[in-house]
Amino acid sequence: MYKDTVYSAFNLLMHYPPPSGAGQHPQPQPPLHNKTSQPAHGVPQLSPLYEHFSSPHPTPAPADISQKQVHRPLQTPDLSGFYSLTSGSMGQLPHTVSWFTHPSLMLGSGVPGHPAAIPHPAIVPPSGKQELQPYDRTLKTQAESKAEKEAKKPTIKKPLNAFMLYMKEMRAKVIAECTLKESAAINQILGRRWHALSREEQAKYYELARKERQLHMQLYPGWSARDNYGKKKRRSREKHQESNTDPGSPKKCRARFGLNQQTDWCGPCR
DNA sequence: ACTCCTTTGAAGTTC
DNA sequence: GAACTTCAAAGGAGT
Repeated sequence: MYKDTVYSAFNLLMHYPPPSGAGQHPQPQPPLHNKTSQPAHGVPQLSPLYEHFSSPHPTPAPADISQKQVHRPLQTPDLSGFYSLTSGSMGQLPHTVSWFTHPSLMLGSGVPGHPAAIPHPAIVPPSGKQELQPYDRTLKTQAESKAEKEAKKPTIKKPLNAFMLYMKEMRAKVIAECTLKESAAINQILGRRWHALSREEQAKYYELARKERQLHMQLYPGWSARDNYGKKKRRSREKHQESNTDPGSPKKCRARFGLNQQTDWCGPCR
């Protein structure tokens, strides 16, 4: 249940400060093109990455959040330690903002009786809205109720990867520079800029993404990407077959022509 | 209202 | 284990 998930995450944070890497999933290998620059992975330290990472136009918090910020769990002694500032590599990022504004890191809501009922944007009801339906006390079979519960079960989203974090930060800048609004076009530009970044610059985002995954695991210990797998409607087979004759995206094109995914730009996609 | 587009990376599934 | 698929974000465009 939504509240249960959030509540357990809250309790976890309140009473069980994150262990240093115990029970973690194996650390993913950094991408080939970035291997040399990847920071050494020592003892995972849950630094407050989001204090260090932000967009100049951070995703606005839901309306009710701003009014409740004063009660946010960050101010509890335990959590302040958990999220306290450290001088990680992310400190070099150009902008800073509270982790509170980072959508996938805001703590969950629904803690009974807790004034800081802050919705966790990583937890999204199927409708996409944060509101919870009032409990239906009408006559329903257990099976129906169970099915309904399952259908209304909020989705815990995947943690963002390095490129997604980069996009989130740079999107506004690209929009301003290029006066574009279409995300598809913006993402193409961002993809090229991503490749143009130095390894050191990219390493910042890989490190940030690694920490995000760690924190996500702490918040949602039982969560797996499998939970959301196949929930979105699959694209039609025809589309995929079409892409066999059309180079499509640079990534697909590079794969098709056996080019290096990290460095090569194929002709049709240049 | 829903899906597609477009990107990369992580993680899942399939063979 | 390689290859393929899905989903994370974003918002305009199309159905």
